[in-house]
Amino acid sequence: MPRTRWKPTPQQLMILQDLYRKGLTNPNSSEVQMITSHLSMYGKIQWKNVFYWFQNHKARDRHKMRKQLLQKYPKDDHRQLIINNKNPPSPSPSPSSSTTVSQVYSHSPPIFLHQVEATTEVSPQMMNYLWGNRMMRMNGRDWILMTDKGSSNIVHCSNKVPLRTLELFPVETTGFKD
Amino acid sequence: MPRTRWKPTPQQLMILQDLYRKGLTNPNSSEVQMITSHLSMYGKIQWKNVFYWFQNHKARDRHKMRKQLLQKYPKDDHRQLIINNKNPPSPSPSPSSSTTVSQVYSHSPPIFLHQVEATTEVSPQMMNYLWGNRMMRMNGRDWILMTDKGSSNIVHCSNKVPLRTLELFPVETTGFKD
DNA sequence: GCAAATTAATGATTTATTCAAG
DNA sequence: CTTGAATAAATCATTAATTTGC
Repeated sequence: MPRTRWKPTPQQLMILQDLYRKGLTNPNSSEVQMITSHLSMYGKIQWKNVFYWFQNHKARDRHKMRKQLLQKYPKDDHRQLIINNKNPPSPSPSPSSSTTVSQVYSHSPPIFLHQVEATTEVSPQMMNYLWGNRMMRMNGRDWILMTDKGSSNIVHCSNKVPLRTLELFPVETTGFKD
Repeated sequence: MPRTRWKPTPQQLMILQDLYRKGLTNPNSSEVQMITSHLSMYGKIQWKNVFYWFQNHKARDRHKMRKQLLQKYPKDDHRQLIINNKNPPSPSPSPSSSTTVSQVYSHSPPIFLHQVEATTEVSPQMMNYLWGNRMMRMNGRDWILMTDKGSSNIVHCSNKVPLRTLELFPVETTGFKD
């Protein structure tokens, strides 16, 4: 029984890459959950898949960049290679753990993620779960996913008042290979 | 808003240490969940707390051991320090990710963890959730926690047939400091 | 062309390092 | 100074590209 591994569908991949390019390189738990939830529309996917994808993508991005730089400035170049800077210059306001996905991705028929309950806690690396394949709950925050057509077939499990609503993803996909 | 961090109660700590000593140094997701569920009887606790505890404990254990050895065999001792061996000699059958908690801890009034549904998938690092504060579900496996008194106030959310039942924890706590 | 063999990509885990609360 | 929390780096493992011999 060789466990099989997740393979992103083209749509999923596109969205992930797009989010990444837009500056979301280090999504926190909630964000990962939101993304997972959305991507599940395009195929089977788990929270961990999204989490790992960002981890790996960032790491390998950085790795590639490092290699490029080392090619450019072969070895004991006196310049210091600072790649691991925690506070990126300015364009992408997405440091470690509190970037919101709102605005990150905003064109075309919107989908909304609606935060239903919140605690003070920010949620760590992991922690969360996808219930059925739409509703999820994690670390004291509940979210419901709604299309602009109204929340058809969306499960909602919270009894608290709404807090904020984030515009999130485009719906249609553009052309791609495979 | 400085986030506050989890502080294991003496009971929780004792159980964790005991599990660790018994050879469970690298619990998988399901195991972490089971442990979390049980420890929640002794105080507020989250999956991540347990997860981190084992991570840190193992790491610092090894670190300490390394330091001890380096003290013993100062520096360029010709002996090789092999600490990071993945396949422990024999006593503790707990390599990376598929140790079951069964048997690991077995004395006194037992509590059982009952696996309710299973998939082929083995569950990774994260992924799981504690619903309410007893029922949890993760990665296609459902578990219910039962005391030997019957499953009082335990939620059960699965509709599949039982698969196996693992004797898990002792109930009473022995003396300890703090 | 086309499988077997080898290599490259990348998903999944584990380990090391760092940060920060108390 | 200890230890919980979080991130980054290293590593393992599987699947896809690709190369190679026929």
